[in-house]
Amino acid sequence: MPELPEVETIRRGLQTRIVGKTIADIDVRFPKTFIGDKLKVESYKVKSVERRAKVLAICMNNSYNLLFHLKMTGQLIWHSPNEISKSEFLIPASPAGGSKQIPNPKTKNPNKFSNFAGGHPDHNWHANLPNNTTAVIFTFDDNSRLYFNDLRKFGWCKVLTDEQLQKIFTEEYGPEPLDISRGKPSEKFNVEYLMQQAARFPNRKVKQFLMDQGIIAGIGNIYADESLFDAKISPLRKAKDITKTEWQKIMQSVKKILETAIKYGGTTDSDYVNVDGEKGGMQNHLKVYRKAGQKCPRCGGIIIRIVLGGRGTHYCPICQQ
DNA sequence: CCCGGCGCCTGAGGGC
DNA sequence: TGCCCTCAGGCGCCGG
Repeated sequence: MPELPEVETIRRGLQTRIVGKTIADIDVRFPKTFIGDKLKVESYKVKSVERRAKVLAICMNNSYNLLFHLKMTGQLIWHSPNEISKSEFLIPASPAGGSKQIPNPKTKNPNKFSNFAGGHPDHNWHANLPNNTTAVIFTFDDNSRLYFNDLRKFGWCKVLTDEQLQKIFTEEYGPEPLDISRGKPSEKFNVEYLMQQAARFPNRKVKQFLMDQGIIAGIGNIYADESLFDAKISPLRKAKDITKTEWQKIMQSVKKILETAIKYGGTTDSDYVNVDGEKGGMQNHLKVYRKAGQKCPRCGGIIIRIVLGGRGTHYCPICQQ
């Protein structure tokens, strides 16, 4: 599930690949996924790629933007014209006139066409695309393509004006926890801010507090659990019971965990890949997320899993107080 | 204000 | 081998 580090990794990948290119065509395969008028952006040039919280914006040179939310299983994978010719060689185009048939090599031809042309399951650079999860295909003027895949179909892409985008960026999300990207400056993410927000929601549990996008931008289930483990704070603590010293520690832990995750290219739990279709590496450095029953790497206690706000929550009941 | 539950989706995994 | 059930989870929404 792409959180701040995963979306930031994708942003950096797209930045170097699509800025300056013109969107020649948008092929919408899941109508519910694409909201708005594609004609507002077709034939216009990409000016920049920005991130705010967990959303990613492709900004065009005509004051329109494409805003993406990847939700659980969204992917944005870029293919060079060279990769596309390979892909079209592997998957013949649909028969003339029949454009709705989507090739599904996994089920129809499990052995003949591997999803991993290189034969290495960890590196699907040459994954056959589009596949049956491909929601939208963007084709650029140099014939490179951007595939928006989404297995669970929770994600979306919206066409927005600059004004609409700025309104969302400023009103829906709290401060960015890291001083990176073109996100909102992070000066606001400090102890005074956290304590002021804690006073607004005194009885909320600290994990729910950290995951509220209106309070802090970009933290999801994985990094909330990992940050609280690093800070030695129980996810069940109420906001009003957390001391200034503890908020300081939480703030530092959030920054440290998110920076580490970006360094490793994000966490691949199930579907996350970068724009080249490569998995992240942070899953090998997680301490508590999805590790119920295992020993706490800090105190040797046993990590437990509870449900908090409907979400799986993992922590060490011994050293997280 | 806080919490639980549902809906949106589909593949994985367990039980039989 | 296969069918059925449950579950995961970001997030909006609704009701208690």
